[in-house]
Amino acid sequence: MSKNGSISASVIKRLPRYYRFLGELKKNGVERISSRELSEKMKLTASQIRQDLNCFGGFGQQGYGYHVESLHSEIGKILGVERHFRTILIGAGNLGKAIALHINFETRGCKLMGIFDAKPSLTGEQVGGIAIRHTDELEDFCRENSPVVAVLCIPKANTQAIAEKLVSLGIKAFWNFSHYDLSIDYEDIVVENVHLGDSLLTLTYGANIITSGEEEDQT
Amino acid sequence: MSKNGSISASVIKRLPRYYRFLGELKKNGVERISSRELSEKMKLTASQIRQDLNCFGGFGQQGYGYHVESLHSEIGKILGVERHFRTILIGAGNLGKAIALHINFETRGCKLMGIFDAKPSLTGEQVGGIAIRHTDELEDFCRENSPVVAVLCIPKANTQAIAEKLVSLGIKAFWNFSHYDLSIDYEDIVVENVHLGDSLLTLTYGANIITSGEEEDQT
DNA sequence: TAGATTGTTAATCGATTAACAATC
DNA sequence: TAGATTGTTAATCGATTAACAATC
Repeated sequence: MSKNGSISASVIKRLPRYYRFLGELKKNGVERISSRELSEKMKLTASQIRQDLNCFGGFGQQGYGYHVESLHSEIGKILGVERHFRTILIGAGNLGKAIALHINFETRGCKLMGIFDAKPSLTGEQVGGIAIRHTDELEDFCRENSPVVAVLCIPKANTQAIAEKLVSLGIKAFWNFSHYDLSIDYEDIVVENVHLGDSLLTLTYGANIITSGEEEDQT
Repeated sequence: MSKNGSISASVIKRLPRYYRFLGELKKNGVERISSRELSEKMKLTASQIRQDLNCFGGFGQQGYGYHVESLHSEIGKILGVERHFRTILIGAGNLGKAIALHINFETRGCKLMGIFDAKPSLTGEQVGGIAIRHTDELEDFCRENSPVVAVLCIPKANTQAIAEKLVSLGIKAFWNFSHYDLSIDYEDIVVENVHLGDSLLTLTYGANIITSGEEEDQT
């Protein structure tokens, strides 16, 4: 199954974007595309695209380019889009609920099966067809359903303890929206940290640079 | 004001994280820290920390290390934390509301002043003390308040058109949660794309690698 | 066959790490 | 002064780009 062997993080980070653009092309009925054409659309170099794709195998054909539909499906397979990773979400606050409702887990290889919150007043509330459970039920739920992926939408302070517990209950991958850098503690577990605050700060830096000199903020 | 001159994106992306860790240390009453100590906490090399910081100036002192409080505040200044960029949010769906409620804009140099949605049924609804306005009011609002930053929580299809309009109304920076790669069209405008779907796919890739061979998913 | 475009190797560029002289 | 740790230069490493032979 392709020449695997640990692909660099830079390449992996680009895969979802390739997948997205190819999905779009497919939707628009485009049958074939060359690395040069795709590079123009994606604002990358054609070299990089060919280099990236060849980490996984020769998907193209000399003189022709790439077949959009099969390349799309190949990248999907590499990403694991056809999997059904049993997924739970912890923390049904504003963000947790929004993630549960807004993200299409199914098209990304995940199946959201349970939502948990420590706040008793939320227990029973429906979010996108799933009833919120109290955190006390977490252990039983995990034993019965053995989820693999956990989405953490909880406060920073609780993250380490809950993550530890979840690891002991068999969780292998964390999508971590808390303000805590999980990767630091569990190296053998997959962690994707989403630091929305850091992202906004990066934007603020850019805005600060762009507007510096020009005008001062008048609060 | 320091040796500026366009810092590499890799360095900038790390600044919010430095800021976060230093804030934590400060909160815990730590007065000084050496690059080596900080590197252990952050899982970086001490070299990288010194290299990164010296892009902006010599904040340390030989034989002593860095004064936590002043380094924290220096990085804050670099990021623009003390600014008050007038900010609007477009799209008050699940995600838009969650962002408005969940993110502390003030501590990140932004001031959320208006929330807009095209859906008339939402007009008037309060989100974190701000009443949702109809998108029709956008132009008037911008002329009166001249916002600089726009948070986009809108569907992919509308993004380009709305972004174009917002640029014409003076917006300089976009925090873009839509599924559309904005950077492509406006190179002179600051854009921070947050692709939550791509982030989840990256996690799925990791989960796929880690669990491959082991067990197959039984849906 | 001729033209196009890949897969892949080699060259370049940038980012990270190591080393050490400067200095608090 | 001696010890520690920076700021900074040099060495290494990895990622991106360019080039081109292979081949459809």
